[in-house]
Amino acid sequence: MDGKRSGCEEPVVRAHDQLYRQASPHSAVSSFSSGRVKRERDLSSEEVEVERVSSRVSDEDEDGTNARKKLRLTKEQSALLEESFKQHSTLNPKQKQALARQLNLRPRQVEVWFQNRRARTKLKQTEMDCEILKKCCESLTDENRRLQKELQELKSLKMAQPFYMHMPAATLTMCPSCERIGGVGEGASKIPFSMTAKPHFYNSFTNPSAAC
DNA sequence: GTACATCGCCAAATTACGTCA
DNA sequence: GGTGACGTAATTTGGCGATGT
Repeated sequence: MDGKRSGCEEPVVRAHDQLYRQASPHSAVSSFSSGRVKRERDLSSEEVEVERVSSRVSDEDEDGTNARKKLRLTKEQSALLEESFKQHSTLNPKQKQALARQLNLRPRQVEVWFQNRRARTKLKQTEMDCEILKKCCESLTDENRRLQKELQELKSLKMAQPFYMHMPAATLTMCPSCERIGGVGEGASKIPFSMTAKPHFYNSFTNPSAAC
């Protein structure tokens, strides 16, 4: 906690005096920023009425204390909100009003639900993207390891068989299946693997298994 | 045309409550 | 029953475009 606000200290607002809730001691500075004031001012009389009649959102405890209570949406409410979210992830004022009336919630609650829902969706997407990137990274690491090994083999081959030095590099190629150098030996008597056709590059993102 | 104020909405960060293991 | 982790409702803050003056 940062001391800005605490559930015990901040009086829970009631529908009709929400207009002035920002005057709470812990948000006095920000409370008069244009954003917050206008936020409350924009409640139409109809909205305020909806808030008044909402049975699920009583801000006052049975014993009369003003502790902030957190609403738990019912399954039906959540389902309807989810359904609505599938159709459109943002709401225009009319949709918000209608949904709020239908769910017996305050329009503000519907709005908040959609905001949080969008945030959750984004978070989930980010996590998925992260996973994909991780896999790509692993794939590239493997590919890099393989290429390093291949390079090492080529180097040692070069040392062992100076004959290679007399061949233009472009005439050397690698068998895609066995990963061995072509261009010499019995199978390559006339036409070595055609390196000139095209370089041997594979995209490990789109086809990781294609890397020979 | 432009500078300014206000509004309305949103994203991001954070807080805090309810639930469950 | 107490506790920590987790999910999520609610709040705060700040940015931005639209609109009116």
